[in-house]
Amino acid sequence: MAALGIKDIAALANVSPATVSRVFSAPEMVSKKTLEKVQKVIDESGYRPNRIGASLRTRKSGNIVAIIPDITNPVNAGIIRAIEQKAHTAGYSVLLGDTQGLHEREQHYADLVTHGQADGVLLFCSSIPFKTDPTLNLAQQLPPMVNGNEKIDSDEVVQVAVDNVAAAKRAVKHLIDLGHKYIAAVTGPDDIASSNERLEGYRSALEDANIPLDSGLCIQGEYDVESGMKCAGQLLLLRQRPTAIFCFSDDMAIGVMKFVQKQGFSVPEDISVMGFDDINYAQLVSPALTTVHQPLEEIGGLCIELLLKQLKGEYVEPGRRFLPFELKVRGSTGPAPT
Amino acid sequence: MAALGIKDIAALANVSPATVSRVFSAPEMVSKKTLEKVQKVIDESGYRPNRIGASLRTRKSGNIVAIIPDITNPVNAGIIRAIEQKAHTAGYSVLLGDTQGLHEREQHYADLVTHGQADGVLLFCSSIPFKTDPTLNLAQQLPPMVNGNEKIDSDEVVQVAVDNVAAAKRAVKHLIDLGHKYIAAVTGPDDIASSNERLEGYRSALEDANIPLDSGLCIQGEYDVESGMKCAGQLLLLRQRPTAIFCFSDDMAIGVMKFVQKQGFSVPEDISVMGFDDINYAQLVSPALTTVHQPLEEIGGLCIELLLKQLKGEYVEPGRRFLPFELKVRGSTGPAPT
DNA sequence: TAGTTAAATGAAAACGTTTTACATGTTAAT
DNA sequence: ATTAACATGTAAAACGTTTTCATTTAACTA
Repeated sequence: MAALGIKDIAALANVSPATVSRVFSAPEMVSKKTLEKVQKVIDESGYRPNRIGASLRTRKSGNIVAIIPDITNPVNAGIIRAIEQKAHTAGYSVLLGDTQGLHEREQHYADLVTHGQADGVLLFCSSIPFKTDPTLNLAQQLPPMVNGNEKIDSDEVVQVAVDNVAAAKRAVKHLIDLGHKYIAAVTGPDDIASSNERLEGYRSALEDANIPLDSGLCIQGEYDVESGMKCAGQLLLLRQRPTAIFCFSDDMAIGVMKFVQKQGFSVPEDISVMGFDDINYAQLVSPALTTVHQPLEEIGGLCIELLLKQLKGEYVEPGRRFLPFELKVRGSTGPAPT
Repeated sequence: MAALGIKDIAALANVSPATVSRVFSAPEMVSKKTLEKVQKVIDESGYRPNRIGASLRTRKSGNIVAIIPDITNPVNAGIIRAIEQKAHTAGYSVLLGDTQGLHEREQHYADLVTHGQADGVLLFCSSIPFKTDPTLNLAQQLPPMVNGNEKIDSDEVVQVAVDNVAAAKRAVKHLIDLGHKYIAAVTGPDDIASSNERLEGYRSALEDANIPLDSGLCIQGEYDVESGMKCAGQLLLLRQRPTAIFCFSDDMAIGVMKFVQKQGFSVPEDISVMGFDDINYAQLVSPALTTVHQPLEEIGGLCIELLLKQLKGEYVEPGRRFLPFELKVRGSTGPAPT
């Protein structure tokens, strides 16, 4: 069953390939009569137009590639789902580029667009995986692209995220308001921009409250549950133990909560724990996790929207766009022990 | 900066396009001298071969499409990650088809292969989204495909999953061994094969123990946390309340646990709760969830392996392949109250 | 050296569409 | 009846590769 092509259909229907093509892409410019005739042949033959052929001609693949560190992370999964839905209704398919944090992989997936396999990039990491000529205008060297959830150090790329410094600041303020003075931070890897921004917010909140910054209270984690546990272990060893721990991800927060509870402390009576992200499971652990809500659906949605706009050829103002976060106060934070 | 093609490179290097092509795909059959010459031109010009052009000629897109109900479900996310990794090292990119359980979407994504945009399908749902002629041999009408984690009613398709009936049976036996007699089941949607298989395992375990089947104890959920809560609500209303609840997903189990706890029951003293899947968070709720472990990595890995084999043209024996499950006994199950 | 074989290269067709430029047929206006 | 204008349709080029087959070049053999 050698798949038949547009020419075969044309022959069967006694029209030219051009007409068949128009039946799909511009039916209004073919007469009703021939339209029906061709349609009938198409239906009867089960003809499936080959999109590769079309892509070659139109120079559009109909794909976009989403580059994310780890699909297993609920934050990313939520964003990806939103993207996928909207891309689908816009007629695009999404290629999943799970990098596991490897730059080499970022490169690889970015290459999909330079190789014509994708028309645009959704980038959820903090560096531009394209070789660019620094003497030239950056924006002109980039394909349609939007950076989500992270920060790229350039005001020429369009970016959407939550205001991490404001959000972290708000979170820490919550702890300060509860009377905490020894507030630890469990950060993410230091090559991740969002983590550094959250750290800045943490510092800023302490500064506003005239609480001296104690670098011993800042521990670097890996954003996952295990590293949360590990960091909690380190924090509990401190001579002056923190009364509150602000974690830069819910997973880490859940990890520290588990660990401190296992050590016999109670949350929040002895130690308050705060997360960041508001993944589904944040409400389901005990006690429910106080955290900063990120609007995943909106983030993903805006990213893809802005990308689609670019793909349509519309101009999209570069720069950052902030989406609103929300402090979710639940059971894992409480007044500082006296 | 009109992207330059293989002909331009050929011209620049004073060779034919064929030679340039060979530099990439069969460097061993071009002499060292010309190889270097061409390579130099390629490097200097920053030439990126257009994969669409190549695809058209070779009739291979280099993509595979993974059709899943919901990427937000940790089970699916885990599987997809495994797939993505192996696909990547094999030179394939994966198109993500998140269907939200909609058949129409399954169709759409399956169409990607009939349209040449993907070379094979990984199908994580329980019906074949291709129109097939029932009078003809099924296997010959299907593209390279493997069905994962579900069950399709045909012995002509290659399938990989956990033995759901055995697994569910094992789970219920655990509860029976603890002395439970009133064991409820919170199932998934009844058009999902895996759920029906688990139900069968549940029945079989009861039968073996001579416990009469009480259909009032079987409630249909939606696999997610909310539906778990809802079902728990119904179960607690029963005149003869169950002492154990077996949920067909961890999410639902977490939901019922939350709910029964909120109603003042304690788990497992009053009611034992059992899940299925063993997602990460199963260990992190309180009490930790007893559940059936599914080897996500292995499932995804085997799926993609079998698909790659087919794509290489090798024959793959159709039929089901079972991967081992494992009962994880944790804190949410205990002896039946006396 | 001439003859033979093997290795390296090139010319051109093919993959399946879209689209431009043009041709034909039809209608409306004079 | 003649022409202009328009509606439909067509032929053919183009998109960027790969690959078959023929040809040239290089490398041996006798």
